[in-house]
Amino acid sequence: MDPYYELVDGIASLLSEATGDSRSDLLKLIRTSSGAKYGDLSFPLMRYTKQLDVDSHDLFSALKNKITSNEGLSKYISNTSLVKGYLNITLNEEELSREYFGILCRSSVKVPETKERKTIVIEHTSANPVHPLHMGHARNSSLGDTLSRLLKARGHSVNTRFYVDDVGRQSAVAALGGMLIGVSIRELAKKYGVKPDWILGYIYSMTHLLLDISDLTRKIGEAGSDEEEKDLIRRRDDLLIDLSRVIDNAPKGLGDELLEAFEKLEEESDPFEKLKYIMRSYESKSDEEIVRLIRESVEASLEGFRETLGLMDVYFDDWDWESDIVWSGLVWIIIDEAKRSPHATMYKGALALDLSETVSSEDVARHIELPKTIEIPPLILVRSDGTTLYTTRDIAYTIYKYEKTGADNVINVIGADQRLPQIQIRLALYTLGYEREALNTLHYSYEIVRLPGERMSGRKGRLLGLDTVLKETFEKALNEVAKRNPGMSEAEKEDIAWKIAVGAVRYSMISINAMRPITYSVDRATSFEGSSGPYIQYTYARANGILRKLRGINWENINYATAGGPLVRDLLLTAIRLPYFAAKAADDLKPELLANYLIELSDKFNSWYQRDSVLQEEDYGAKMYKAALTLLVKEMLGLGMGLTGIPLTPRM
RNA sequence: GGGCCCGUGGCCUAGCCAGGAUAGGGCGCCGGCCUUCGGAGCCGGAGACCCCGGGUUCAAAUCCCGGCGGGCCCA
Repeated sequence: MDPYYELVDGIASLLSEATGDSRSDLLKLIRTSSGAKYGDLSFPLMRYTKQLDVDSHDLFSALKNKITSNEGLSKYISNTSLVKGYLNITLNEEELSREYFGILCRSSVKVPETKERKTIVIEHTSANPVHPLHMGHARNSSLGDTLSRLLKARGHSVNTRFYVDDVGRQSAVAALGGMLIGVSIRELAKKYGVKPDWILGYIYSMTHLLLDISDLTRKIGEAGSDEEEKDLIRRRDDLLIDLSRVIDNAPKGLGDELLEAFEKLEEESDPFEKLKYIMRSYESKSDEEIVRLIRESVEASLEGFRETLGLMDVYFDDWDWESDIVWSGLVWIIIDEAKRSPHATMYKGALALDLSETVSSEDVARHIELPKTIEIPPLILVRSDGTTLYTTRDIAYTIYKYEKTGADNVINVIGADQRLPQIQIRLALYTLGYEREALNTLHYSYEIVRLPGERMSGRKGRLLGLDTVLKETFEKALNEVAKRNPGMSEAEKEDIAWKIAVGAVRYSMISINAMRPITYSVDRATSFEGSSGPYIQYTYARANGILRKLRGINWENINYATAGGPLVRDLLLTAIRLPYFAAKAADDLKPELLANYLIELSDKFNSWYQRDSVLQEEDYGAKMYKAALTLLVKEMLGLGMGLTGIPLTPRM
C-alpha cells in the first residue's frame, strides 16, 4: 500500500471517531495545501465546534492526542498546530523520504488498490465507420482509455468495448456508393494511397449528397409554386457546393468514378429503392452479397481506425457489431418482452414503452440524473414499417454487455448531445425489469469539440480529422526534435516525434473538464509549452538525463537532513501525493485531476532543478538524497504518464 | 416554448459536487537568466466587480432562488 494514502486515510478514520461523521466525508474535508505555510494537511474545525458545541482549543487538543498517540501515523507527523480555526499537520519529510526511497529501492511506485474491486465495462469511441475519426472522437478515446487505465490501476477488472455501428441508413448509403464504384474499399485505399476509413468517408459523403441532390431535383420538378421552386433550387445549390468541396478534398478521380456510376444508376433505376433494399436486407441478413459488401467495407474502415487508435496507444478488448446484436435475435426478445409488459403502449402508431411510472420511482431518481420537470414521452421501440430504432438496439446491447462479462458496472463514454436518449435507454431497461442494468450503467458524457465558427460535420466534409491533427503535430515535433538532436538517427527522431504528438493531443483532450465544450484550436492543443503533454514529457526526459549521468544511487549513504530544504521538501511532498491523486481521479472518474497534478509536479521539479544542482552537489550524502529524489519524481511522472496515456520519453 | 450543460484577468483554464485562511496555472504582454546536471526551462512584474441581482450562513467563486449570455438536445 501507499504510505501517504494510508496516512491520510488513517487521519480521516481518527477524525471520524472524534466527530461522528463518516470517514469518507472527512476524507473530503482534509485539505492538502501544498504551500507549507499552513501545514501540509489541514482540516477546518469551525463546523465541528458548532456541531459538537465545543471550544476549538478543546477539540484541537482532543484530536491532537488521538493523532499523536497513534504509532502508525505519528512517525510521519512532525507537528500539529491550531491556526485560525484550522488543525494544521506538518509532515515529517525525513521519515517520508525514507519510506518512499525504500519503495524505490525495493520495487516501484503504484496506485493504491481499492478494497472494492469491481468488474467494469467501458464502452468508448464507437465512431460510425462511415466517417474517419475526428477530434470529437479523440476526446472520447482519450477519456475512455484514460478511465480504463485508471480503473485498472485501482484494481478493478476492466473490459473495453467498441460498438460498431453498421446497421441503419448511413452504412447502407456508404455501401451503395461502394457498390456503384464496384471496387472494394481496401483496393481503393491501395489504388489511391489513402487510408480505408478516409476512402469510405469520401464515398459516404459524396453518395449522401448525390442522394439528397437527386431527391431535391425530383421535388423541383414537382414544385407547386415559384416560391417553393426557388427555395428548393437554393437548397440544391448549397448541396452542390458541399459536393464540390468533398470532391476536391477526395483523392483525384474518386469523385468522377462515383459521379458517373451514380448517373447511370439514376437512368436505370430508383436509387432510393436500391438504398431501402440494402437497409432491409442487411438488417434481416437476407441477401448474402449485401451482407458481405457492408461487412467488408466497414471492416476496412475499422482497420483505418485501429491504425489511428494504435498510434494513440488506445486498444480494445472487444468489438461488438450492432448487426450481430440484431441477428442474434436479442433485439426481438426485448421487443417481445416489451409487448408483454404492462407498460407497453402505442405511440404515434408504433409499439412503444410507457416510462412514466419508472420516472417517478425513487430508486430511479437516486441513480439516474433525471431532468427536473421534463415529460419523458413513451419510447418507440419499433417503427410502423417494422424496422427497429437504434435506442431499441442499444437496450439489447446494454443487456448483452452485462451478460457477456458479468459486469458490476457499465460506463458508456458518449457525447453530451446523446443525454436524453441515454436516459431513455436506462429508464426502458428499468421498466422492462432490468433494474440492476439500468442503475449500474453510467453515461459518461463529454461536451462537443467544435471548430471555430462551426460544428464539425462529416457529411459536409467539414471535420478536423484526428489523423490530420496527429500528422501536423508530428511534423512540428519532428522539427523541434531535429533542432535539438542533430546527431540522432531519423528513426529515433520520428519515434520521439510521434510520442510528443500523442502526448500533446491526449493531454489537451483530458486536461479539460469533460463538461466544458472545446472550441478546437490547433495551436493551443498542439502547444509544446506551458501546460501541455510535451512539457510533462520534457520534465521526464530531464529527470532521466540527470539519472543517466549519475550512474546509480548509493542508497546506504543518503543524508536525509537534505529533505528539510524548502524547495526540496515541497517537491518531495508533491511527488509522494501523486498515487493519492491518481486514486482519487480513478474513484471520481476525473482524469483531469491527474493531468493537472502532473503539471504541478513538473513545475516544482523544474523550479528546483534550475536552482539546486544535483550533479554539482559537493556533500556526497546530500547528492545521493537529491539523486533519489530525482528518481522519485521520474518514477511518479512515469506512473502518471502511463495512466493518462502520455508516452514516456527518456529523451526528446 | 421546455430541458440539460457552461459562464473565473485580453485569451484558455483549476477550484464548485463535500462553503472556511492572500482565487492556483498556462497563453499573450513587460523586464531579467545560456562559463552547460537538457532554455520545450527558470526568476520577477502588470493584469480578476469569480456574468448580474437577491437569499442562506459566523463565513459564498462554491449552496438556494430569479435573471442575462452562449452551447447542446427535444419540440
